[in-house]
Amino acid sequence: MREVIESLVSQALRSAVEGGRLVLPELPDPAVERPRDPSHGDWATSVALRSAKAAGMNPRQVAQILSDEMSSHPDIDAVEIAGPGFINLRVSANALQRVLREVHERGAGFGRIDLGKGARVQVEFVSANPVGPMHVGHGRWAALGDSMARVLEHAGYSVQREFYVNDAGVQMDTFAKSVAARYLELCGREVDFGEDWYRGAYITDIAREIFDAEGDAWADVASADRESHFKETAYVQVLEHLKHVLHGMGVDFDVWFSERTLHASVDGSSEVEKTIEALRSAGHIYEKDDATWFASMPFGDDKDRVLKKADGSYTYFAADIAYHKDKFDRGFDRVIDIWGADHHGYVKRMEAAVAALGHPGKLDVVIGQLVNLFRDGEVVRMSKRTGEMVTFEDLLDEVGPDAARYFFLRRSTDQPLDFDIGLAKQQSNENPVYYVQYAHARICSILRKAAGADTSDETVDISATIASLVTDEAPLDLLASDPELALMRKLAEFPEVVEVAATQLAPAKLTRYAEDLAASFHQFYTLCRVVDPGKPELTSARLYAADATRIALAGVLALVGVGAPERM
RNA sequence: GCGCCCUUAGCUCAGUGGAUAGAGCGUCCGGCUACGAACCGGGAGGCCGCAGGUUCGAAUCCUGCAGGGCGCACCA
Repeated sequence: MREVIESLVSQALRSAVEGGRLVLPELPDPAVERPRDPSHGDWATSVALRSAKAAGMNPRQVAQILSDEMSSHPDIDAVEIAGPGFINLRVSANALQRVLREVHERGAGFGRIDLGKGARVQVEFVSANPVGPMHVGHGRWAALGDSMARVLEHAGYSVQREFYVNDAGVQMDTFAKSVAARYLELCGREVDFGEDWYRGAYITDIAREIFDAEGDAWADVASADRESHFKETAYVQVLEHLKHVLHGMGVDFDVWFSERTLHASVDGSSEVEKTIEALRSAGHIYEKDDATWFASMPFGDDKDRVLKKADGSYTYFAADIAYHKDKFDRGFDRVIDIWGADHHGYVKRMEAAVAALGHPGKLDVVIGQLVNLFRDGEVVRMSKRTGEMVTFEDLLDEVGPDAARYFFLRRSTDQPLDFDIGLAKQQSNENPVYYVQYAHARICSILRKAAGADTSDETVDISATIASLVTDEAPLDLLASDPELALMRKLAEFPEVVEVAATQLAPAKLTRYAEDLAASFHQFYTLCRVVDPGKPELTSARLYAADATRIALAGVLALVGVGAPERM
């Protein structure tokens, strides 16, 4: 619809200029927008205001000329000049009714657009260290990344979800030492527990599993052997656990990428080394103070960065550059990283590295702010030192995946989120996830009612009956009252919401739209009796509209990653 | 000290140059002998942190200031 309006405005501009009624150095952008106030119509353009100065007239005069030039269009009922010089356009009821047909025709594909034109995009998210449970922030980034992937797919991109496993480095060693120490305790040995080791109860749980399975066989071997064995068994356990928890909220990754593969030697050198050599031959590497440096400042970083330390080992950043090189080597047109807010200081150097690798502008780093946990208004205190914390798994168990995912997406990404466990569990009008799901269940109930089914009997399959009731033969021109038009207008917005959410990488737009659509339906329901035995034609048309709303609600909830229940 | 993010109704937040700044919650009033009241309608409630600037027009862009959060390693 936007295209129709834009071309209408553009044509009016062109014909006014060509006819000499408007003198402009160049044709301005049609600048079509949806007015905030519905009484201003469906679409508006401020082009008259923008070009008044260049035309040497006052804005309302320009608007008058343009509206005179606007040819009549079957989808436009009215063209009005308002305020300081806006041109407001009203879409015809007929055009809105056609949206209902489109929804039924496209089904779950309603709102699918071709913004991405099949471009390959990778979304990397969560990437929690495999040395312990995920915290609540990881849960938010999981919801965010997965939903972003879903939206991008709906917008015509080919999307891959990836989890970067930091399975190399000192934290893994610390992890192994911690588990080994707890294991030795279980074997009855005295141990010195390191100051900076992991103290969470889960460490002991993992040690106990090993102890139960293998007894004290590892108690008297060299500590290096013990730790290396424990590192492998324990980290695989944690990784499986992460997969399990994420799967439980509907998040499944296509690729689990191991950091170790970047350090492994292939044909005499590792990916990390090859990456540094690639940067070196491009002139971005120098040696200083026995270390190897990446000249990142020319690419906008605050200072140059060390890749290979004086002791011969590589920095985390070096591996991360090799990782991003690998991503682009795999042929992605675009790479999106979702990082926690505590890593935002890292963005500039990563962007610099990607540019130096020859892929400027192809990396988008989305910074996900943290989550503050509340329970019925009280802050939930957590301490990493004592290992006392509410993990993401705890949260999922308590509030369920639907409420968790929905709440995580209700705030914009760059905004810290206050998550109230009590509220998320509450099945009341304060809980927006139920508001939306209720609208869906309500529609299903209406359809069951219309089918004349015994609504208490859940075993009877009435989908065939419903299908016969919801028919393209329905006289949609009967749908012309305000709540009916408002509902159809809201349905028509769905493809635009997908476009904005995909363009801005902002899945939070989806929950807002879902609530708006649910509200439009509830208003329609309150004012328009759907099933009315005395008015079979009107009933038929309204069932068609209700079912279209059901399809769209299920569609937007699917992008959020939340279920659309038929009963609740 | 430097960098990034944030500051909008009592609370939690939408609003990335347009018209009288919106929503939910809370509060007050009203609506079920009709399809799900987990719903709907209405009222009250705002120097959009402060001060300048840019322009036809600024919550939105620029500069400065104040307040809050997070970062500033040859750590990961």
